[in-house]
Amino acid sequence: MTRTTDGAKEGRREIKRRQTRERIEEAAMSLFLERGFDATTIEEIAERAEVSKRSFFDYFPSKEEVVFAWQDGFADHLMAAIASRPADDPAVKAVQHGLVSAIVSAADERAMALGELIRRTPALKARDQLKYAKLELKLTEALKARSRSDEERLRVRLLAAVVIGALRAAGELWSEQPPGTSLETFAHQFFGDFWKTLADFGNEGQGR
Amino acid sequence: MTRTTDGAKEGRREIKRRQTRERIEEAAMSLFLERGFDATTIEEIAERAEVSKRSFFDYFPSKEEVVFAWQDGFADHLMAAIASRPADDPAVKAVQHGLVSAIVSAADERAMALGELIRRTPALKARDQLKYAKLELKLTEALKARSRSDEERLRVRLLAAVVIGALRAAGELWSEQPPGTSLETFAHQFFGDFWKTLADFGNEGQGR
DNA sequence: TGAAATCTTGCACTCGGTGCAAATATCTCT
DNA sequence: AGAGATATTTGCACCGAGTGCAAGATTTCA
Repeated sequence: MTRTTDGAKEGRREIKRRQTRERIEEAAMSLFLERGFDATTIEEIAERAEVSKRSFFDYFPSKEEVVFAWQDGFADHLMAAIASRPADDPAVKAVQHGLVSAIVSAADERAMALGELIRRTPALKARDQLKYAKLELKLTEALKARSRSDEERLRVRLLAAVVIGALRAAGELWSEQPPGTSLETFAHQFFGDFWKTLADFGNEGQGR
Repeated sequence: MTRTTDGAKEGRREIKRRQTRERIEEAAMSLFLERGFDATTIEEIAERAEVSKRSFFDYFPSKEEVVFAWQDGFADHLMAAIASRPADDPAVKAVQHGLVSAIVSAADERAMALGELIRRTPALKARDQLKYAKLELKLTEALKARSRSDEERLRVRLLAAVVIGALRAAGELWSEQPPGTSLETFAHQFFGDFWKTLADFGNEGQGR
């Protein structure tokens, strides 16, 4: 077993495989952004990435998955950030912290362009919503791991649902924001309003 | 222009068209439930509905749309129910009323089977999530129409997001419920818990 | 080096979906 | 009723996504 300088056991095979995957991703993304998702065929992607059409499917199960593959990182980051909070921190705060952290670290040039692409491609919109559902599921898991009492299950489930709902709304709001706004400022301000509004809803919904 | 007894101007054309549409829907649903969504081809649907494959696409833009077509009714019902509430009713209460009303009227045998089908068909899950997004959009509209002040926009947007989040969570909860439970009871109880929990979240998120 | 494991490719095929033009049914008007 | 306009249905040829398979190329490791 050959070893690379940094000690990782990465043979020629996994190197080439990783590079090929990156080439495909790069090719696909640039084509999608150039001429749109629907107007790009897999054969064009394969050609630009210098692989066969058949090999494309060795790396990605579908055209859509290329767009969403990178987003696994967001969920992982979120989970880690939540897990890193002290156990006696209220769940609500832990979620807020985790989300802001994950959002800030994920929001770059490419992500914005991606968002635009998704927003204007119906086929991707559906898949995008599924992403939120998966995120909600993972968030629920992460929160369950923190909660001591077992009866908190429902609360935790609801917190995840509500917060992911807020995330979607925030995403829309953000995309309507004048450019130049600081994402971090926006996020903090949003959460400030959010909890306040939530308390109002809760009170109105109960007795009044 | 021929007129039918009830005065509606429905000629042979629209009658046949409506019947054909129903036949296709019926054929598709029964096949989906029999052998699953993926294992059913459009040609099989067309055959059972006694139309050509090409005609199928004259009635539905895609295989998936057959499954989700009927659900437009839910959104319409919800909108109507909300609009029918007195204008000085708090938005929160109007939404609760509208949702319970729409849910109760939509939940029948067929809807349950549909839910099951969607739950076990990945391709449909994504599309299902999109349905919630659309619902959220419509709900936002309906609420905007009620709100006087213009600054309530954000609140309204958030209420829609949060409530639809809750709806998804409630749906999951309901499908885990022991059979025989009354849907109406469940819904009311759920909302009771929900507003209370929301208030807690709001308070925890703010001060502390 | 040579055999085993893995990766890539081409090929043939299925299915969802669209465009088009010919055939068929319905409507309207006299 | 019947001619002609209008709408519907169908067949056909076609495209692109995605899969299974088997042959060929590459890498690994003994």
